[in-house]
Amino acid sequence: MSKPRSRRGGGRPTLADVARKAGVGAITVSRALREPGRVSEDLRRQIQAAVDELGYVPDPNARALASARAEVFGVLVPSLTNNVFAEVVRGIYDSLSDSPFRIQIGNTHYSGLEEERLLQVFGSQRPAALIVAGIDQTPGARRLLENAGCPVVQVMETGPDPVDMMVGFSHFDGGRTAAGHLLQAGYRKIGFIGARMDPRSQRRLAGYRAAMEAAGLFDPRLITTTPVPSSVTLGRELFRDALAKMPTLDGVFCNNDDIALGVLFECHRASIDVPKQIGIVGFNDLDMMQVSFPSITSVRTHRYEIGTRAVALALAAIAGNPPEQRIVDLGFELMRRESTAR
Amino acid sequence: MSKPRSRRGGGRPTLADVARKAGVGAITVSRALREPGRVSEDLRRQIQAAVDELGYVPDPNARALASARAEVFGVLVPSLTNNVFAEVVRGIYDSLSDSPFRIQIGNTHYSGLEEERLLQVFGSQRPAALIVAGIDQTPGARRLLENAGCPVVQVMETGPDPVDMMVGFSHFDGGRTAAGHLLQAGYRKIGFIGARMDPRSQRRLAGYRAAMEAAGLFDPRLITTTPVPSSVTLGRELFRDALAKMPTLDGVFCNNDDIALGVLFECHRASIDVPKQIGIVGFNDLDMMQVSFPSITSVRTHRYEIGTRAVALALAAIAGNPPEQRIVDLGFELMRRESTAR
DNA sequence: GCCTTGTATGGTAGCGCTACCATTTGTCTG
DNA sequence: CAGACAAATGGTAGCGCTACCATACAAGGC
Repeated sequence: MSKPRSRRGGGRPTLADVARKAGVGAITVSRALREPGRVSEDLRRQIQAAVDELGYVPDPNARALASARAEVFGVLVPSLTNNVFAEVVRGIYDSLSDSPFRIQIGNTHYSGLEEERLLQVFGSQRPAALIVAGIDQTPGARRLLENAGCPVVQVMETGPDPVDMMVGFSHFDGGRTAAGHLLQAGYRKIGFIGARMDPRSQRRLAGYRAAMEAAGLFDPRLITTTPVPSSVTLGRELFRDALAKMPTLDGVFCNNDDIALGVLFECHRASIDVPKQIGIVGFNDLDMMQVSFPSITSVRTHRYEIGTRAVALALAAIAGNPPEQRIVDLGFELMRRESTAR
Repeated sequence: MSKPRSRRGGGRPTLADVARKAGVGAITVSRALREPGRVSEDLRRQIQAAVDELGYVPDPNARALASARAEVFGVLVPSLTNNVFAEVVRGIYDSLSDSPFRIQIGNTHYSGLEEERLLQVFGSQRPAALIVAGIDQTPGARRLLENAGCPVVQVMETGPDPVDMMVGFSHFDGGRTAAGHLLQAGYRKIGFIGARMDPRSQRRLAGYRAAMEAAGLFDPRLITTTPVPSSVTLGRELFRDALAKMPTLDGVFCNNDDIALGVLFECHRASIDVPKQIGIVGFNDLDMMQVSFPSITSVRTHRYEIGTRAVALALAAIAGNPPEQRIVDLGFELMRRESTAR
C-alpha cells in the first residue's frame, strides 16, 4: 500500500522527501539550500545528510515558477562560430561555472528581427540577467530589454546610451588606430578590406576613414567590402579585387584577422613582399597573427574579459550592488609586428 | 477594486487570461497551442486572436513543471572556442531554430568529472534530449545518460557501443587515411604532431600508427605530442621540437589544422620547402587550408552535419520514431592539396 | 429506441518549489 | 518581570501550466 508515488514525477526525490527524512518543514529545507545562514547549524547538517542520502537535486523549473525568477543568464550573440563571440561566450561560461546560474545562448545570425524574437523567448523565462552583443538593437528589442526586469549588459562595444550596463571598447578608435599606425609607418595608399560589415565593422571603417581624411589621403576607391560572412578565402578574393581596382595599394587595414590572413596568403602567392610592398594590419589579434610569416600587426581586443566583466557587472547588479560605473571600456592594444615594419 | 493581480507574476498575461478573453476553458487554450488539430477551427481562431491581443507567451517553466518534461536539448561539448565543436553546435542551433526547443550548452573543458557534474545538472531539468560529444564517458556519466529518460546522441565519433544513438565518423580511419596518403605520395619519415590529445586525437594517432606499421616505417620518435591545448603557435613549436628530435623528417600528419598552419609558417620561416622537403596534412579542413600558400592537404570532416543529423535523430526519437540505424557514420574526405604534391 | 463509440470541451488536482505570513522560542530592555 | 524584539522554524497558498478524468453531444450499429 505504498503511497501512489506521484503519477508523473518519475520518482525523483523532492523537497518534501528531504524534509520528511530530516524531520523538518519543507521551507526549512528550501532555506537551508538557498540561504544557509538563516538556518541553524544543527538542522543544516541534518538536512545536508538527507539531501546526500536521497541524491536530491532541486528542480530548476519548479524553483523558477515559484520564485518568478529563473537562475538563467540569457546571452545573445550574432554568431557561434566567429571566434570573437566564442571567446566572449567562453568568458561568460567560465565566470558562471561555479554559480547556480545556467546559461541560455541565442544565435541571432546578425539579424535584428531574430534578436527581437529571441528576446521575446528569453523574456518568457524571466532570466536573472541578459547579455547581448552590440548596441544597435531594433526599437522593439530595446523596449524588450528595458522592460526585461533584470540587469542587462550590452557587450562588444561602448556607446553613449546603455540600456543598463555596457562592456566593450570603441571600434571607431580601433579602426582609427590601425589606420594611423599604417600611416605612421609610411604607407600611403591604404585600403580597407572588410566582410560581413556588421555595425562594429562599420564603425571600424569609420575610424579608418577619419584617420585617412585627417591625413588628406582618403579615397573611397580604397574601400572594398562585402556583406558576405568573413573567411580567409574571402580575404584573399577581396584583396585581389582591391588590387585590381587600385594597383598602387601599399597597405591594407583588414576588418578582421581572417581577412588579413587571406591577404597575406595572396601576397605569398603573388610574390608581393610584406611589409615592403604592402603593409597589413588585422583586427582582434587571434593567436595565429603572431606566428604567421611574416607575423601580422593586429589590434588586440579583450574578448574573454568582455565576457567575464559582463558577468561580474550582472552579478553585482543581481546582488543589489549595481556598479557605479555603468560603462566599462576595456580598450584595445595595437600589436606591432613584421607585417607593418618596413 | 481590481483583483490583487498576483503578487509575484509581474502581471504578464497567463493561460487563464487568454481563456477568459476567448471565452473558453484554460485547457482548451493549452491544447490549441500544443495540439491545434484537437481543437475546432472556430475556437482555434478565437484563441489565437486572444493570444495576439494579449501578447501571451507561454511560461516554459510552468510548462516543464506541469508536464515533467522541458523543451530543452542539453548539449555537452568539451570546448566552446574550438571551431570543430562550434560548428557542431551551430548545426544544432540551426536545426532547432524553428522548433519549440531551447538549447542548453555545457562546457566540459575536456574533463570527465565536469561532464558528469553537468549531466547531473542537466538531468534535473528533464531535458527532451541530450547530445554529448565523444564516446568515452566515465561510468558515472554513462549511467546518468542511460537513465536520462530521453533520447541521447553521442556525436563526433562512432563506436561499437552507443548509449542510444551516435553520429560521427572513425577518427582512427581518418588518421590512417592521412598517413596513408603521405606514404603514397612518397614521404617516408612521417611525423605525428598533436596537441591536447583528447580521445579522438588518440585514435587519430592510432590510425597513423597503424598505417606506418603496415608500411614498416613506424618509429616512436616520430611522434610529438603535448596535453596543452592546440594553437597555431603551439604547432610551430611542436614542429621545431619534432625536427630537432628527428632532422630527417620529411612529412607530418597534424592532429588538426591549427597545428598544420603553425607547421607551415615555421617552414616558411626556416625556408623549408613545402611540399618538396616536407609534406603536411592537417585534420578537419578549416576554410583556410585551401587558401594558404601552399594550400594544405587536410581530412575534411562534416562537423555542421554532425550537429544537424544528431538533432534529426533526437527529434525522430522524441516523435516516437526511433531510427532503424542507431549509428550514423558521416565519414570524412581527404582533400589533396599542394602541401603533399611533390 | 438503446447502447456504443468517438469527438470536442471543461473541471480538478496537482507538478515542486517559494513568498508571505504566522508561530514559537530565547534574549534583551527598563 | 512584563513587554519588545529578534532569530529560527513552520503552514498555507499559490506560481502557470498540463495530466487525468469527466461531461456533453453527435454519429453510428443493432
